[in-house]
Amino acid sequence: MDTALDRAVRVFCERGYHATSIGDLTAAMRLATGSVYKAFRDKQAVFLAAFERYATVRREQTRSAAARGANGRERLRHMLLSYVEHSQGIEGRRGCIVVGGAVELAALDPEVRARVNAQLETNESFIAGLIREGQADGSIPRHVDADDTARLMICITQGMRVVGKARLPLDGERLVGVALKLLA
Amino acid sequence: MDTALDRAVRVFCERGYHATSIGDLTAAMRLATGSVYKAFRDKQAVFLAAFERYATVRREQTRSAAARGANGRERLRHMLLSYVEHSQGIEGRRGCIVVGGAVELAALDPEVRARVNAQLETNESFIAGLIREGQADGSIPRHVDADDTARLMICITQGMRVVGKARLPLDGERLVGVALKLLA
DNA sequence: GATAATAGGGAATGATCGTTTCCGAATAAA
DNA sequence: TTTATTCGGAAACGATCATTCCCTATTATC
Repeated sequence: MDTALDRAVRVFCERGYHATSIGDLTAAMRLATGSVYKAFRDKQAVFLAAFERYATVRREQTRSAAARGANGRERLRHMLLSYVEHSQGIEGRRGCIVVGGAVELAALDPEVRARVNAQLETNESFIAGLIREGQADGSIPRHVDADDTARLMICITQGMRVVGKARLPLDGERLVGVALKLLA
Repeated sequence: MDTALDRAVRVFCERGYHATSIGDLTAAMRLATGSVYKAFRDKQAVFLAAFERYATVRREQTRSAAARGANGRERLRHMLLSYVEHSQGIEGRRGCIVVGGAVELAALDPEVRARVNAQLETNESFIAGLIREGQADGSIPRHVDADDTARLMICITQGMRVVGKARLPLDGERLVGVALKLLA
């Protein structure tokens, strides 16, 4: 059931993997323990399913945000604004399962680290693609190094999730206004 | 004993709070359980002490790195290079107790969130100070918004810790070369 | 020399954990 | 109508958890 998994996503985002018990999961998913273990092999399998669900949803949201721009630069700007929006306020405090996975599990669980890396690299490729698109349509200068800039922007996006989780305020227009200097 | 606490720092950085048991701590600190509870009220108190110890050491390292620069811009450049260095390779994989605290505990423990925020704001003030110093000595243009840029740079530094933990390679010269565009 | 205080250590304790097992109800098939 | 299968649920299980309690050795004081 997708709604049960969506609820699992939320609990893992908020509490992280280790601080979420099977009891927390069953309460959130509105299933009993036996049912969870019929649907998933173990707790790690629930986490991986939640991770993939979250990654899919966020990828859709990121692409939708980018689609609002008329050229490469604008598409990247909308994408970054969307990231800030997801990093602050109530949703920002809920956290990001990718960042949580990286910080909590990457050192302890190769499977999770592989998923985290795949997700980061997918995002990075998308950003680099937008930069190249901007260079093709003239909205971004050709001397901008797409790959290095994309790598730095990945750091910015993950960092915004950390800072947002700590509840420091993030002003989208101001932050993205500064960030776009990277495209000069 | 500072060396025991240093070892506690390392275990908390690598495994995080929840995945580190008292047994892991006693093994790392080379103390017995009773000794740990004689020195600290509870597990959270050990974490907070380790957090402050880590923050103190990192603040020193950051200031030392910045001191290598001859002007504001160069000082900031050295500071960022130092951050990249700490974010990649073996130390990068070990992780950062501040990022771990933000991601794992900020939602669950107001005390930890307060310490995380204090640390982030201290770093941010330091960066803003370097930017203002650069504006005073002419190495950074006056139109650069020190506060907004500092806030974005905090996101970059925390993000680098996340990306480094996930073991994506971070090239200091290339990343910082791009990042310094923020000072244009 | 005896007693008290201090320091360090490790087992015991009660609670919680993740996972397995078993139960009862509902549905499907013979 | 009977039997088998499926589904959802909750208790049981063994392990691990954080914390407390008790023991022993060493040092300090009288």
